[in-house]
This record gives sequence, C-alpha cells and structure tokens, in this order.
Amino acid sequence: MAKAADQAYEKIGQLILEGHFKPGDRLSEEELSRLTGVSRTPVRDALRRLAAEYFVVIRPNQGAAVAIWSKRDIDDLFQMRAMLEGMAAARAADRRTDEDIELLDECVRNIGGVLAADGPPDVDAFLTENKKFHQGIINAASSPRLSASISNLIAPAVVANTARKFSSADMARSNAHHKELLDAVRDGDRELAEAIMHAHIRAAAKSYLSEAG
Amino acid sequence: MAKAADQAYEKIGQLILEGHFKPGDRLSEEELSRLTGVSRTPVRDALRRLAAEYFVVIRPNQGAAVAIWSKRDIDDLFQMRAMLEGMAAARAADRRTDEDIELLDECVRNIGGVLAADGPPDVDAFLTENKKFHQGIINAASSPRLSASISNLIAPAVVANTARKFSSADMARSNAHHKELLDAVRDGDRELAEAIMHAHIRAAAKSYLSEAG
DNA sequence: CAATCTACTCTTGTATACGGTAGCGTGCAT
DNA sequence: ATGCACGCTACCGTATACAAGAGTAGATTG
Repeated sequence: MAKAADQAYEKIGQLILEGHFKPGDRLSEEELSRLTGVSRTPVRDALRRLAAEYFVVIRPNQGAAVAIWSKRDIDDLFQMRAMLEGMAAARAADRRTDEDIELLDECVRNIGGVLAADGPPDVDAFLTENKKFHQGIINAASSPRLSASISNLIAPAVVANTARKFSSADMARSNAHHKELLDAVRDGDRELAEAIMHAHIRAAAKSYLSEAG
Repeated sequence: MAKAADQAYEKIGQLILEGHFKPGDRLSEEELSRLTGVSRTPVRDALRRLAAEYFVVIRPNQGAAVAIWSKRDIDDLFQMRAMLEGMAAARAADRRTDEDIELLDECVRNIGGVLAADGPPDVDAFLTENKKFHQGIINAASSPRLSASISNLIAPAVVANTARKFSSADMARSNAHHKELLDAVRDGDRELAEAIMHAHIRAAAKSYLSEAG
C-alpha cells in the first residue's frame, strides 16, 4: 500500500462496483480527484491500472469511461480464464508444495462448512474462500507472468456478479469441483487438473450467461 | 501519435531492444527523461505501460528495472501465446471477413516473395510481414480483450527473439504454417485453425529455446 | 576494529500550473 | 430551415515544483 495511487485505485473500483458509475459513463479525472481526495496524478495512475484490467477504457484526448461489457466480451473473458487457469492448474500439479496443498484443503473445508450451516448460504464467505482457493492454485503454479495475466482478467465486477447469481446448488457443485481439483493437484495429475479447471470455469460462465442474457 | 508519452514508450522499448539497458538494470526516470527529451510525467506513463507488458518490473519506491527472463518464464510465455492465439485463430475462422482473408493472403504472398529472392534472406521484411499476419488473425477474431491480452504477451517475446538468428528453413516452415492457417480460416474450420496455430507457436518456442538455452 | 546509528543524498511519489486539442454551441449564409 | 464554419469552453496531456521514502556513507561508540 504505497499511498494515494492505491487509495484512488480502490475507491474508483469500489464506485464502479457500487453502481455509482455505470458502464459507458465518462470518468472525469478532476471529478475522481475530488471524490478520492487525491490529486489528478495518482488518479491517472489508477485509471491506467484499471484500464489494464479492462475495467475502464481510455481513448486519447477523450479520457476514461467505464468499460461496456457485451455478452460476447464476457464469453471471451471466461474462455480466456478457462484456458489460463487450466494451464495454472496443470502447472500447480507439477510444482505444488505441501503448503499449497494444505491451503487448498483448508479452503475446501471452509466452504464445506459454509454450505453445511443452517439458514441462507453466506455468499460473501463463499466468495472469499473461493477467491483464496483460485489464488492458491495460481500461486502453486509459481509463474509470475501467468499470475499477472490471470489477475488482469478477473475483473471484480464480473466475479462479484457471478457470485451473486450462484444458487446453493451452484456453490455445492463448485466446491465439488474444488475437491476434485485438490485431489488431482495433490496426485500430480496435470491433465486431470487442467480438464477439471476447464469444466469448473465453463460451468461458471454458463451459469452467469444464462441469467445475464 | 506525436504524443510525448508515445515517444517515450517507443524510445525506451528501443533502448532495451538495442541492449543499451540489460535485464536487471535500473531505469532512472530522470535519466530516461533526458534520453527521451520529455519530462518525467510521460516517462512514468510509458514505464507503467511497459510494466503491463512485462517489459519492466516496478517496485514501490524503488523505481523500474528491466525484467529478467528465465527460461521457464519464456516457456510459459510461449505456452500462453499458443493458447490465446489459438483461440484467436478459432474465432477468426468463425468471424472472418473477405477483407481479413485478403490481408492474410497478401502477407503470405509477400513473405513468399521475400524468401524467393536471391541472396541472404531479408529478416526484417520477414518479421514485419509475420507481425502483420499474426495481427491480422487477431483482428479477424474481433475480440478487443483477447487482442489486448495477446499484445501484452507478444512484445517481450519479440525482445527475447531479437538475439536469435532466423534461418531460411525456419522462415520457410513458418510461412508454410501461415498458408495452412489461411486455408483453415478461409474454410471456417475453427478446430483446424486452432490446432495449426498451436503447432506454429510451439514450433517457434522450441526453435528459440533450443538455441538460446 | 567492528557494528550500529544517524544524517545526507538521490530517487520516486504527489501536487499544481500551464498549454493543446477535441467537442459543442451559436451565428451566419445559402 | 438547414448546413457549415467559427469561436468558446472544458478537459486531457505535459511540465515543473515540492514532499517523502529508501539507500548509503560516515562517524561514533562498544
């Protein structure tokens, strides 16, 4: 957490997630400067980072605007994630350490606990553990470039929306995938790990796209 | 494109390509400012872009340094390119227009002309047309996010490849792949297009890794 | 003599002021 | 009335000035 640039980055992302800015809205640097309480320089820096993550689009001399996501864009994104995270899963199966396995196992057990609890499912807790699990796979792959590329693809907006659309059944199936993935990675079965991750993400994509239209 | 930030971006990339800065070297913003003739602000902007493309690494309060590429990093990079460009080729087979086909055909014919000429092969001309061909495939896929992701992966690979000498045989084989790709895309055969692109890039990877170590 | 603490310097991070460009509204001519 | 041109305004792009942090070298003390 360096300073102002990170504040701006967090704040702007949050504002987009909350719906304060809608897709297509222009993002004035001066306005963001007022909203975030820092000057335009770190705001510009934050906007470039958000652009790298496809959160916003920047056109020369026209400033930034919240990215507009077509159904095809989202489909492409999920497909790219499926491929890259599949590759990460395969690498993880090759290079995993005991600590990696332990972390992944913990996530699976935690999600199991969330789903076993009475009452409505705790979607936030699920999302948190889910993120930890996927990050664990990516870390286990120990490929900085791959990690960075995947991070850029996981636009939090899409992730958040996806989680909201998950039913209890979806989450249960998701965690079943996680268990299978964990086993495959533990056994060092790279092909199986990759295949399961493919299926896992494609299932999420289908779930999202069927509801979002 | 007369913008100072673009000038800085081009110039810095060029300096790294030429070997003026070597992997691991620190990149002082002030020094780059003097070398490029613009102020630090656009230099910083350029450095962030280069960081997004994995050309350089930036650490908070410690500035930028030329990225260091391990053999594994390069291998990962080629694999990622193979997957993403394979996906692009498949999409291109689905969505290609007559203009796309015409452009690709022109590239193939131009490279054929370069290779057919007497004397030593014109490597620069080959690289230029090769780039145009791959860009043509990516454009034909008409997926902005996919295009952006691939662009970020290609730049460093080019850096890595500059050290390498292309043989006439390499270029001939490469263009044979291009011809097959063109046919597959023209015929709308997505699976074939994807498979050929996979092979095409994996072959390039093997060729590079065998020479560079 | 070695180790540690401190002060200095050099670089990055941030703020602000200035210049250029694109978009937009108004007015005039057809 | 409509289309075009001119000027205005507002914002982005760039430069520069200032603040803060990290690395280093020197001095002091054990």
